[in-house]
Amino acid sequence: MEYTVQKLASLAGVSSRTLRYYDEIGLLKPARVTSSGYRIYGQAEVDCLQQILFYRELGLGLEDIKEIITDPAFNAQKALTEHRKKLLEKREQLNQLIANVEKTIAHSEGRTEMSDKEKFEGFKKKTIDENEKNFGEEIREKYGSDTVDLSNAKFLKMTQKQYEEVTALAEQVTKTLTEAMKTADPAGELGQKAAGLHKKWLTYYWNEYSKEAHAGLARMYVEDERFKSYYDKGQLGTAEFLRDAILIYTGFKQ
Amino acid sequence: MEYTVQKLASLAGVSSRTLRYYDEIGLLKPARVTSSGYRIYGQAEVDCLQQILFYRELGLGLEDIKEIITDPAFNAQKALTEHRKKLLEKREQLNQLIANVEKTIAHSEGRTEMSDKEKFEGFKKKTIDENEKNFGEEIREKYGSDTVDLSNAKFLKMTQKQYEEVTALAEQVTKTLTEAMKTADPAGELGQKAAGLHKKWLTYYWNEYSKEAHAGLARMYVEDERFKSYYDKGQLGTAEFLRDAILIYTGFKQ
DNA sequence: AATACACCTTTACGCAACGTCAAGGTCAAC
DNA sequence: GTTGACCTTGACGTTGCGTAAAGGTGTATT
Repeated sequence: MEYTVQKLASLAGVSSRTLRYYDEIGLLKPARVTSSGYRIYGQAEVDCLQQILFYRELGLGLEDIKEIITDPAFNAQKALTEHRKKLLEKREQLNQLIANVEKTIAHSEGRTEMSDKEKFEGFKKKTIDENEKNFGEEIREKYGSDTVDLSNAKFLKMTQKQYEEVTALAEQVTKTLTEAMKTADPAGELGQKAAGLHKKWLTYYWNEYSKEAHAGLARMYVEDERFKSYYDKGQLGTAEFLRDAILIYTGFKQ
Repeated sequence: MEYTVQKLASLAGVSSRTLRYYDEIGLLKPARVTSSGYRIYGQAEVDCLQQILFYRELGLGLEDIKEIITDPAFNAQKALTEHRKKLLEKREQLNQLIANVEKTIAHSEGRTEMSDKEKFEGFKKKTIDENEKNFGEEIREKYGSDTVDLSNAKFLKMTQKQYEEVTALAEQVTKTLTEAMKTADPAGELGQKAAGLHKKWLTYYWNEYSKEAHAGLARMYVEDERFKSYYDKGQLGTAEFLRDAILIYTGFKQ
């Protein structure tokens, strides 16, 4: 397949000026140029552009990118794995930021106090590095460096004590839920307490909590027999009740 | 607490030049200036700078930020919620990109084929907007604009047909799992097929798939009675088998 | 009282990664 | 042969600072 500037540009979601600029700085030359001076890109250029955009997304400068992809010892395979790792780190940073925003919202609602120092957490990448320092090494030794990431660390660090906690929590959820069912009001205090406990329980297993995922799970509890039957074991309609409580808790329903 | 440029800069993790620049463009003026011309920042400025950095992290231009925070009708609460939404969208995009990288890795290993168009998925922000255009309005009408987000849309758009698909898929998972159990090898073809189907099934409920979350769920199946009992209903040890297959599938175990 | 030294100031040019005209050539179709 | 959607090469503008340059300030120590 052959592409003109515009064609390739719209395919990749960049401007034609960008492609001309990349040509200008020698980052991405067209496969050939017609007698009238038109730039024509081929398959190899498509793949190369993809690589470039990957690196650009990571915040690398174009000069650095050029060095990387023109390196004769450049290993595309390895670069991609490296890539993926960095993206995961970036997502982790984003999660920190989201947590920070949520904390700030809570703060502005007057629920919690924040020190000046806390207010800037999540902006500094340091936090991730520190985490790595704390957990990374020992696990790396055990399992090899490739399989290590923060989520992993979270699970492997789950001690016997935490296991007991999570079991107790699961019991508490069921108990609160039974009580709440009597009120028949998922928006009520007990219903919301059950939803909150359920969230707490979830965070033992998920490394990123999001309201969306929580709400999605709640719906799954009703939609899917395998979950529904568990919750409805005690009393019919419990799965629906829990779903409604969580949907209200997460703000997807009032 | 009062801060000089340097003090505030190092507190917030920016340069003093940045603070001077923000002063210059009228984005963040110091609380007062000493007789010798030193800039002195107070509590209000600390909070304001935090706001500015939040918006900056989103990629908003300083002019836009200025408009937002100097707007007399500026509602911090609402802005923060808006904020959070954008961050979640950004994370969604990141997830797309990560999926893309993984696909590319698979592609370069010769496992799958990728079209040129697929190669650039996740780079374009447009996709989100288009999604909004397609699904946003009708749902917004039904539920009010605040509760709308993509995950929501995803669920609500689940048609009868999709519901049948997901049910069929669940059945397939169980069936494949039963077959796979006979081989007693979670790393084998059938075991991996079951894990793959399980992933496919999951994506109907989760709006962001990640290997970490998938692996976490797998562990949950074994750790928690309510899930374990469902899977072990047919044959004892099925939950463990599925967990192992998924852990291998997601690369957390070989 | 002088000196050192870490802070602060303004002014000003530099940079990346394009956006945005301007002025003009090309290509396929009608 | 002319219309209109493409392409070309300049060249200057923009954003968000970095980075000197040249000089004033605050305070501790000699």
